[in-house]
Amino acid sequence: MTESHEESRVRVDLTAVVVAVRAGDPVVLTVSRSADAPVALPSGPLESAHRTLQAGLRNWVEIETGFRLGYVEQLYTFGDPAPSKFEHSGPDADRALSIAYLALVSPPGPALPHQGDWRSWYAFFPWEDMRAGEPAAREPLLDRLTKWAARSGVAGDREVADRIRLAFAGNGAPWDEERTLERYEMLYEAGLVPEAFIDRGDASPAGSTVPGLAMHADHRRMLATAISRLRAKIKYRPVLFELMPPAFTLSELQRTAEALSGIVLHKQNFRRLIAQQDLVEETGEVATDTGGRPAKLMRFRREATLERPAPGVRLSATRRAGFP
Amino acid sequence: MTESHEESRVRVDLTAVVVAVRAGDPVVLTVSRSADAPVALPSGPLESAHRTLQAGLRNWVEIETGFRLGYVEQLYTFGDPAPSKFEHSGPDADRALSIAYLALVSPPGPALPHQGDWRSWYAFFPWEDMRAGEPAAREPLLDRLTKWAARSGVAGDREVADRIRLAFAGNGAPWDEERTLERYEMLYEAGLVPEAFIDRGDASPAGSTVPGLAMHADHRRMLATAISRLRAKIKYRPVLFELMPPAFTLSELQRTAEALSGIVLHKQNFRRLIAQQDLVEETGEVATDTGGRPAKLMRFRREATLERPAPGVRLSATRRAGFP
DNA sequence: CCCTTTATGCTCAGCTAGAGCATAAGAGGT
DNA sequence: ACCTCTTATGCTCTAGCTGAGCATAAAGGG
Repeated sequence: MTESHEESRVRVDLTAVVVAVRAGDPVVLTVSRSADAPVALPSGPLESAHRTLQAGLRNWVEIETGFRLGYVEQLYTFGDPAPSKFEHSGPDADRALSIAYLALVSPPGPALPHQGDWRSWYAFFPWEDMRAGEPAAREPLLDRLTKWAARSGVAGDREVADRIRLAFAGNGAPWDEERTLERYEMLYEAGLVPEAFIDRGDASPAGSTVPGLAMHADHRRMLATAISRLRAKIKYRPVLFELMPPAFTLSELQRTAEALSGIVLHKQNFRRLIAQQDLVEETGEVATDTGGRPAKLMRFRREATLERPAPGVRLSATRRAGFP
Repeated sequence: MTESHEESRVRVDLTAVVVAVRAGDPVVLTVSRSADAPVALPSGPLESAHRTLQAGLRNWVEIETGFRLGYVEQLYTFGDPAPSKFEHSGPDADRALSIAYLALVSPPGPALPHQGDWRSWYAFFPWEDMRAGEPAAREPLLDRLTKWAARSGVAGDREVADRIRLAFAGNGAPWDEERTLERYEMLYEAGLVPEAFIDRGDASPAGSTVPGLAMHADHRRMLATAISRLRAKIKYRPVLFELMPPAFTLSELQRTAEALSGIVLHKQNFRRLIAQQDLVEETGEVATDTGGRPAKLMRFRREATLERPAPGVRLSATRRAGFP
C-alpha cells in the first residue's frame, strides 16, 4: 500500500484535568498563560525524555503548578485540527494531538499549588450543578437549543430535538448527570459557547453565548469529558476515596459524591450502600465540628477492592418536589 | 517554562479492532503483513491528508482490507515505547503513538473483505470463553500465575496473589468477564505471553508461554482493551445491535451477547429484559430455520435510544452446577 | 431545660433479578 | 396421524435491592 508518502509527524500535547473536592465544591486545577486569555488546563508537549506518557504528564503538571499527582487515568485523545484556524498556512500545517488525562487528588492544602488556581468546575458548566435544584442556567439553554434545532432545519430535526430534550432533561425527561460531554458538544455545535466561534475564526457575537467560562483551545471539552467519566466511574469503582483525606465522616463522603455528580443524594440510603459494601471502617474517633451530633470518622478499606468484584458508590438521588 | 527544547514530533499510528459476530463467534479483522509473522490488526500512520483521526482510521482499514466501517469509537492511546527494542539507537529514537479504535460491523458477507481474515477473538484469548463451562486454559493459567507471584517475591505478594485470584476467578471468586484487559496485563507482566519476551528483546523460552495466539507488537493488548470495553458497554448502551443484521430473532441476539461476553445467559430472563426495555419490535415475519418452533423476527427500535436514558442489555448469567 | 442541627437506626412497599416449570409450534421419523 | 426432539415463548415465585420516610440520638447555643 502507499505507506509513508504523506506520513506526518505530529506534535503531541499532554493535558491534565486535575480534580479535587474542597469544601463541598469540585475544583479543577487551572493555569493562566497570559493576563486576559481564558484559563487553561496544565499541559505541555510530549518530549523525548519522557519515559511514558503518564510520566510526561506528571512532569508538566509539576512544572506548571508544582503539584505532584496521585491517581491518573487516560481520558481521550483529541486530534481533529481546528478547521480553519490555520487555513492560510496549508492543510493543517500545525496539527497537534492532545492526550487528556484525569487526575484525582485529595483536598489540596493551602500551601500548594505554587502556581495555578483551583476553580469550581461549575464555573465552566453552571448548568451541571443540580444540587440546589434547577440551576438558573438550564431552562434558557434548553430554549436556545430548541430554537437552534428548529432554525437550522437539519434533516431529522425531530430526532435532534429529542436528543436535546433527553440531554437537557426537557419536557419531563429525567436528568442524567453523566451526559456532561454530550451537553457541551450540543452547545458547541449550536454555536452557543465562545469556543465554537474561536475555532471557526469568527469573532464571538456579543451576548450570543450561554453563561459559563470558556477555556483555552478545547480544554473545556476535556473538562467535560473528565466530568462525564468521573460521574460514571464513581458508580462502579471506588475512585471517590482518591479524593478524600485519610479520615472522613460519611457526610463528608456524601458531600464529595454530591459535588461530583451535581445531584443531591438520599442520606440514609447513601450510608446504607456504603455500609453494605464494607468500603469503609471506623477509625474509632469522632468529628465534633459537624454542627450537630458528632460523626464517626471512617477510613477507606483498600482491601475491599480485593474482596468484591467492582465496588463503587451507587448513587440514589433524592427526588425533589416539582421535579418528576 | 522550558517549552519545546526537547519537544519531539512523533509518528502516530491508527489501529482498528474491527469486531463482528459470525455464526455465534466473535471475530476480529486481522491482516498478515508477512508470511510467518504474527497477525496484526489493520493499521497505518496518521497522514496529513486525514481530516480527522477517525477518517484516517477508516481510510487505512479500507486500504488494508477493503472494508467500510460503520460504528467506530476511540479506545485508548498507547504510547510507551517498548523498553529496550531500540536501545541501540538512542533513547526511543523511533517513538510512536498508537491510537486504537473499536469498530463494530454487522455480520460480514462472504464476499468481503478483499484482504484480511476474520478470526475468533478466542483464538487469542482462549481463557476468555466460558460459554462451554470452564475453559481448559483457565486452571493452568491460575496455577502458573500464582507460582510466578510466589516466586517473584514482590513486596505485597499477598495482594498480588489476591488480585490474581480475583481476576482469574480462583478459589471461589466469581468470574468477571469484563476484566479481560487486566487478565492479559497480568499474563504479560508474569512473562507468560510471547509479547513480553519480544518487547524485552529476549527469545521466547520454548514452552514457557500460555495457549493463545500472539499478535504483532501490542495489538493483542489492544484487542484485550476492546473486549473489556465492549463487554462493559453492551450492558448500558445498545451497541449490541450494531452487530446484528436488520432482522434477527431473540435467540440470535442472545447468542451475540453470549459470544461477546463469553458467558451463557438465562434465556427467559434475557428475553424479559429485552422486552421490558422496548428495544426491539416484531417485523411480523418468522424465521423457520431454528431447528424447532419458528422464531419471530425482530428489528431494533432506534427510537428507543431517545426514550429512556441509557438502554443497554443487562446480562443475567445462568449459573451452572459445580461453579458456585 | 428547650431548640436547632446533624448523625444514625430502622421500616415498608414496589420493583428487579435469578431460577425454573409449563406450553406451543415446527421438523423428521414410523 | 402420531411420537419425539428441538427451539420458542409465557408465566410464576422468591430473595434482595431501591427509593422514601419516620424515629431517635447526641452535640451546641440560648
